[in-house]
Amino acid sequence: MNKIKDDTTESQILEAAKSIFQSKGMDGARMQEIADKAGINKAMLHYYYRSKQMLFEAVFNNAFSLLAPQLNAILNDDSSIEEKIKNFTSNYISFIIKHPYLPNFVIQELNRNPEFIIKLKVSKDFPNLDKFKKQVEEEIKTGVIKPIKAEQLFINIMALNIFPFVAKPLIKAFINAEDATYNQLMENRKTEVSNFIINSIKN
Amino acid sequence: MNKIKDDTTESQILEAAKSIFQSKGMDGARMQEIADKAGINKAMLHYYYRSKQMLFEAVFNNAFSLLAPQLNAILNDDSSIEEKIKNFTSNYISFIIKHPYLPNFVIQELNRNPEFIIKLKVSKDFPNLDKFKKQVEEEIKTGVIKPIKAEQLFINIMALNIFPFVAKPLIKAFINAEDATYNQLMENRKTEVSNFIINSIKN
DNA sequence: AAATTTGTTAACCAATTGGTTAAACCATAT
DNA sequence: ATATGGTTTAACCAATTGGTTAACAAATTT
Repeated sequence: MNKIKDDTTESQILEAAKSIFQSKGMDGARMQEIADKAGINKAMLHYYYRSKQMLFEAVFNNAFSLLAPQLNAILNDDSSIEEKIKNFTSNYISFIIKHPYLPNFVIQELNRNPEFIIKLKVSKDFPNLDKFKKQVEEEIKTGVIKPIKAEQLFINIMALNIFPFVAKPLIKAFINAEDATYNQLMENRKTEVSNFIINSIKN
Repeated sequence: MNKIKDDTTESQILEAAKSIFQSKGMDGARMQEIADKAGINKAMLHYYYRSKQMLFEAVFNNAFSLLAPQLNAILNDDSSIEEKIKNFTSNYISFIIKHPYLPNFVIQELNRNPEFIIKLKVSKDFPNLDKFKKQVEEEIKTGVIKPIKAEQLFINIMALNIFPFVAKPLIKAFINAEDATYNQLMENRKTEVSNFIINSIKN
C-alpha cells in the first residue's frame, strides 16, 4: 500500500509537467515553469524527455491511461446494465473529484490534435463498445430496458458524468454557486445521475 | 434578410480572429496568423484592437453572446417543461452544428480564465435559473413531472446536448465512427435526447 | 584509484512573438 | 491643389521561448 512516488529526477519532472500541462495546456505551458516546479535545471527536461512535445506526450498518455480503465469498467464487466450504470456513475464521479483537471485536459488536447487518438486506438486497453452493444440489445430483447441505441446510451452516460466537471466554471456561474455548493451538487450526482438514466431506460 | 458581413477592415479582423482563436485558443493563436487570414498587415490588429488580449476578449464576448440566448430560451420562455426540453434540444443541436467550435472554445477559455465569468455575470442577458426553478417546482407539485432539483435537471439538459460536441474526437474514436456517421448520430439526438430526458422525469 | 559513464548546471543561441514607429497612402473638406 | 484626418505598410525592437553546449560533479566500472 506504500504509494510514495519515487523521487527520481525523471519522475519529479513528470509530476511537475503533469501539473503544468494539465492546467495550462500544451501551448500555455512553459518549459521553464515546469523546471521551476520540479526544482531542477531546465536542461534536465531535455536530458530526460528530449523535447517539449515528447514530454507532453508522456503526460498525455499517462493521463489517458488513467481514464481508459474507468470507461472499460462499464463496457467490459459482466453485471447488468443497471448495475453497471450505478457503479460507473458513483465510481467515476469519485475518480474525477480526485483528478479534476483530467477530463478537460484530455478532451482539449484531443480537439487540438485529433491524430493523437490514432496512436491510442491500437492499444489493447482502448475502450471498445462491442460487448456493451450486445448486452444492450439483449436486455432490450428480454424487455429489461426500453429500446435505445447502445451508442446513444453510452454517449448519454459519458455526457451526464463528465460534462459537469468539464464545464465547471460555466455551471458554477449559472447555478450561482460557490465551490462548496458546487461540490455538494457533484456529490449528489453520484446517485442522482444513475437514477436519472435508469428511470429513463428501464421498463 | 441581407446577411452580408460588412467587409470593413475591423470586421475582417474580427472574423479572422474568431476563426483562429476558436480553433487554437488564446495561447495557441498567433497575431501574424490572424493578420494573414484577414489578408492585412499585422499592425492593423493593434491599430483596431490595441492588444492580443483585447482582440481575444472581443472574440470571446462575441461567442458568449451567441451562446447565452440559446440557454435563455429554455430558462425564460413560457411553455411547459416538456415543450421547452423538446424545443431546446432540437434548436440547440442545430445551432451547434452551425458553430461547432463554439462550446469548446467558451468552456476551454473559461477554465483557463475563471474570472472572465464575473464580467459576464453582470450582463442583463446572463442566463438566470430563477424562473426555471419555480416552474420545475410547480410541475412537480402538480404531478406533471417526478421530483428532481431544477439545478440537476438543468445540468443534465446541458450535458446531454453540449457534451457530444465538446468531446467529438473522443466519441468518434469510441463509437468507431467517421464524420458521416458521427453527424448522423448527432442529427438523431435532436429527438433522442429530449425523449431520453422526458422519459426520465415525466410521471 | 583511474577511467568511464551518467547526471547536473550555467551560460548561451537562434527563432519566434507581441507590439511599436515613422513614413506613406488615400479620401474628404477647405 | 492642398491641407487634414484616418488608414495602411514595412521595418524594427525587446522580450520570451525551446533547445544546445561545454564544463563540472557524482556514480559506477574496470
